Amino acid sequence: MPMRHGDSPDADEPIDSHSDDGVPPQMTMHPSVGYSGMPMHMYPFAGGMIPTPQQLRSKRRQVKNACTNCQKACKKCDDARPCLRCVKYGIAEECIDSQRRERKKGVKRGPYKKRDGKDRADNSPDQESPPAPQTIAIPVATPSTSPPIGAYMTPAVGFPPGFYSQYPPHTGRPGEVPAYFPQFYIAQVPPPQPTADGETPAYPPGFYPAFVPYPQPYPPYMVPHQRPDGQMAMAAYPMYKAPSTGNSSEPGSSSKEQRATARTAGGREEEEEEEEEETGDN
DNA sequence: CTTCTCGGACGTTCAACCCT
DNA sequence: GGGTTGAACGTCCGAGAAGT
Repeated sequence: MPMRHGDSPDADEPIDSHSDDGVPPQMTMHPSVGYSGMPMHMYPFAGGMIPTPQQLRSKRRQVKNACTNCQKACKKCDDARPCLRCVKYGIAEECIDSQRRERKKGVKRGPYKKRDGKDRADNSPDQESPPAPQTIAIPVATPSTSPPIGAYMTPAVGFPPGFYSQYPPHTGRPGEVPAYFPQFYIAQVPPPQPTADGETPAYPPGFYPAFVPYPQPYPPYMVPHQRPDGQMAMAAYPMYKAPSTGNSSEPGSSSKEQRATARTAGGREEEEEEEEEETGDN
């Protein structure tokens, strides 16, 4: 069935997803950290790692199961329930996993193309295989205190100006190469330094005080954010407004959100019924 | 200018097929 | 039995249309 394109609310900015069923989080940005405007799977590249145009387009990552709203809108979902998008539109209560239909069985397949298995062994795999993510082999032992470098970790070769500036540069000791880990999980943020007048603690330039390592007891789209004045504010995802506590308005009470809710509330049920019918005859 | 719609590219899954 | 292949199915990017 070609997926019906739907009537869900929209207007999205890119959002991250921590999908992946136990797969170590790849180099995706946590939404609690400022979004750079790049797709979730793209990062600035460290110096010396300027990618070829081909490498620039890294793999798109998908959630395993989009919610029904995102699915109908053909928009990016995430693994959280409610997902960011539903939260944003105030339809969190309608954020449910879509049902995957069962795959057809007994589909006959033509003869396989000859897999030149042995021939392929002759070809230098470097030429055949797609360019691997550029990973620089570092001839320096990883410090024993560091987490093991997994396949998803790419050692960096120095930071170009403006990139990764919120993370401590390597110490510069002779022979030391900064190990690079998924930045949002293991970046070490130095403690705030008291200023000269001893008052407001100041973070080093570029450091963001809201860093919270996983796991954290907040929905993935919020992190506690300590403001310079010492108060805790919710560093919310840009479009998401935390429900105002004072007013009676619930999340999703904005006119736009209400519109969205109303729109999705109607029409969708009948669509779902249709879908169920379709799945039924498999 | 913002928001919505949706075509289609791209990613994921998994049964059929192939190889050892 | 285990690895490989490739089609089915799913996600969601991004351009253009529609709305405000």
